Amino acid sequence: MNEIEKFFALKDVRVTAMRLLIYKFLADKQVAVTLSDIENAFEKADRTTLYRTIKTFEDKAIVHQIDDGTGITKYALCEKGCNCEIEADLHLHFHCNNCNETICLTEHKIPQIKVPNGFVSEDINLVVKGICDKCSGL
Amino acid sequence: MNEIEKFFALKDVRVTAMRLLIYKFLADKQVAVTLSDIENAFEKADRTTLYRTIKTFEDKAIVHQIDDGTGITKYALCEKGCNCEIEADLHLHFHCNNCNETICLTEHKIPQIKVPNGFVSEDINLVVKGICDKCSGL
DNA sequence: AAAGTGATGCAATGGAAGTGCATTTATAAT
DNA sequence: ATTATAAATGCACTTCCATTGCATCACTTT
Repeated sequence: MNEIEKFFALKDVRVTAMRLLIYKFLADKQVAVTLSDIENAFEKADRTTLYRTIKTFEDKAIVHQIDDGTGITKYALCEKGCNCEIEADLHLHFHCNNCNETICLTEHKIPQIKVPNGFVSEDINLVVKGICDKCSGL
Repeated sequence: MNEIEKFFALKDVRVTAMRLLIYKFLADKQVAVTLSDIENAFEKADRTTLYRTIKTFEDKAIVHQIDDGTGITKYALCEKGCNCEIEADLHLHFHCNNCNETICLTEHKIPQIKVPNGFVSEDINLVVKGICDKCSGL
């Protein structure tokens, strides 16, 4: 039983070949991916399986969903320091307008946001768009 | 030539009956609306016309697009104090998980966000989700 | 009035999300 | 080990929203 399998057990997720492959795929990527990205990487697998696998991962807090404003949902592994459930721990995401990639800036926490009286804040989504380090050449 | 027509002229947008109606519809609403909302309000009009009208408004900085994470694009009039082009002037949006409405909090500016070296910030999208004042009963 | 440009309507397409059902595979019980 | 049970997978659809091409209509300009 390797590391990933132990992790799955811990997260109460059954180990299957497909799930291991998808997990490894996500782990290799440094950026958030769309369902289509995964689909292209595993041509043999059915889209529904990939879809449901990601949903399972989401339910079990293995990946988190990112809405970067492109209209297409992206996913990324929850890493050390990413505790998705806790609001104070939400990190921000950066979307590059050039290469179209979305990156989790795990170290960058979202600042305290004040909302008007009567409003109750439960969740915050912050996406910064611009040019990423690879594209800016800085 | 009334106020709205003058405004259209200023924005370099031709005045048509449909555009006036859509503008008035948006002005009446205090919340961001989807294309379908507009469609339902104007059953007689074609969806494409509404779609293109909104696109025109967007191009001419009459409305701005909001991505509140519901997966459906919403639109709201750019009001006084909403200068969409200028980053420092970006306001935040509040999405109510109860009534599903999205509101522009025009007075609430987005705080300065620091990004890592090499990253260039061009645009920021900040959506706070929770319960709005009408639903919270506070 | 004629010509030209923009606005509108109709039809159709494409992409992504989501669901129902049958089948296979894995886990648990005997 | 064999059977019973439950979950995972694959296939076929469906739905919803966004978007485009093309023909037509309206308006502006000369």
